[in-house]
Amino acid sequence: MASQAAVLAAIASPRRREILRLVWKQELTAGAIHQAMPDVTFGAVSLQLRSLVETGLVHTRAKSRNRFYQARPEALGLLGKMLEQMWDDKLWALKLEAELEETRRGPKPHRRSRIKKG
Amino acid sequence: MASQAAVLAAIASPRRREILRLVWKQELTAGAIHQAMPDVTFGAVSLQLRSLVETGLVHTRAKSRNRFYQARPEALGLLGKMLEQMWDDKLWALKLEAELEETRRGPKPHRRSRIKKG
DNA sequence: CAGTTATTTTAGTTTCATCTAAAGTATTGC
DNA sequence: GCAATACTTTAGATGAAACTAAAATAACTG
Repeated sequence: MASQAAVLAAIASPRRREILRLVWKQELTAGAIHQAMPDVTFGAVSLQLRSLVETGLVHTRAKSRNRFYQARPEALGLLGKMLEQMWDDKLWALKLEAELEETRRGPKPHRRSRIKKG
Repeated sequence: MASQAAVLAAIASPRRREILRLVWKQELTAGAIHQAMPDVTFGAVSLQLRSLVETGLVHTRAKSRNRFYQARPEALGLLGKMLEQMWDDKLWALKLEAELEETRRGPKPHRRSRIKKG
């Protein structure tokens, strides 16, 4: 098993989180995973899969020409719960929307002065 | 509050984790934090502090010429618990040692063949 | 106000992760 | 064995994050 630090680094990447989400509840082939992320090449997906496997977050199994991948939620423990929330917590989605809305709505208050006094 | 993704990114960095550890239980000035990390410049530390404040993981307070920083563990929730473990779990320290030892001990087994069959 | 201390900010550089394109490997079907 | 499919690996390009050195700011001190 890879270090905790490596696990943190792994799930810090949005791309890898996306892959984890895809294979969280089901086994998918590398090809299927790639089809779900058409903005990158197959090679890129393959590299991310490799890194996920190396950190122990994903399991791989070869079957004929295909390679099947599936997440190992038990390797993530509490972090897994956190990711699940990130994925399907409607509340969170709403919060994010509000946040974006806020940043869209006009320029940030001008950052002129420092904190005034001690 | 910053997004979950931002929090993950923040704690994925060893440097920022180190800072968090330092200010986890006590308030420290920027200078004190820098002294504890002599391998980087003051400027570098200041930048990381800024990013930690912006993600909401650290609180800052000005007092005369100094700026005091302290972690906001409540902003991390479960992740905070995880970091605490990472810092003071003896078992974990041992695991890490073993890991390092292993990588020190000679070249990795040559990566020649693929997985044999499906 | 000039000088010192504490810290931040800027501008430029280095380092590192990720990506692409292309070549390589394994398995199947004719 | 040859072509096709499914995937991985390599080598090089690109961009973002982190760092450095130096300049800027702010608060206190005499």
